[in-house]
Amino acid sequence: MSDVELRVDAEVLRALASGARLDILRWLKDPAGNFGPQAVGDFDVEGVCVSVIQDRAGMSQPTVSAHLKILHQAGLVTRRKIGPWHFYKRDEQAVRRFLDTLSAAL
Amino acid sequence: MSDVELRVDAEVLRALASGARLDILRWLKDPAGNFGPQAVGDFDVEGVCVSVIQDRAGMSQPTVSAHLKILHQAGLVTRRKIGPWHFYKRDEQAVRRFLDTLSAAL
DNA sequence: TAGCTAAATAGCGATATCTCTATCTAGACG
DNA sequence: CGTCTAGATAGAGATATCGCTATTTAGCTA
Repeated sequence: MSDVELRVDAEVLRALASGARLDILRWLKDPAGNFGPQAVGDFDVEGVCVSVIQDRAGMSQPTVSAHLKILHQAGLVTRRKIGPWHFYKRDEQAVRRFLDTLSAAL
Repeated sequence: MSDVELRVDAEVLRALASGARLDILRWLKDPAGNFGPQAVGDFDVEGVCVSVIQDRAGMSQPTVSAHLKILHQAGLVTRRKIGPWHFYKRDEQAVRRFLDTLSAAL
């Protein structure tokens, strides 16, 4: 385990050190089961748009947007812009990779 | 994965969301390889005492003590008091348990 | 173009975290 | 008992984080 990888992990760990972001990341694992219906876009194709996540989280739009930005910067979710909507989706491969490197590093 | 377990994990994640604590926890994986000689106590039996960790970390004694407290409260290290020395040791079982529940929860 | 909607950014106050110095507590020992 | 050492605790200053409201940006549509 190199120090470089560890530093990457440290950023991801900081991203996960928040109940709100932990919740969002878990909800994104099963969008259909965790979010209300989405007028535009398919949960499993495009992802979940911000306002839908906001409704579930019960936080202001800017706060949700900030959490999503942190999750995105940590590489845990992908972002896809379609028209005026921004769809966020778990990056399952990245999550798995993080868990694997953490298991090796810790 | 219950919410209770997730909350426990959240505390551990906060404990790990610090480069200094991540370093200390890694160093404790191989005390002989990462720390200078210890006058009193066996690394693999009693653990590593605070002043030895302090020398490696290059931080003040109270700061190191605070980090160790957080790691201990998160359940990642055990503490053993012998005379005037406090020995800290990785709780390998707890670390593994955390990684397993995180893998299941995330 | 004007107006509407979705989401990001700016900026702010409250709280938490990180590190330090100073002090306190506890044990060892003359 | 006084003194030394090991480490915890208290308290302060600097920075980071969290949540908010207000505003800006970008896309859509009449």
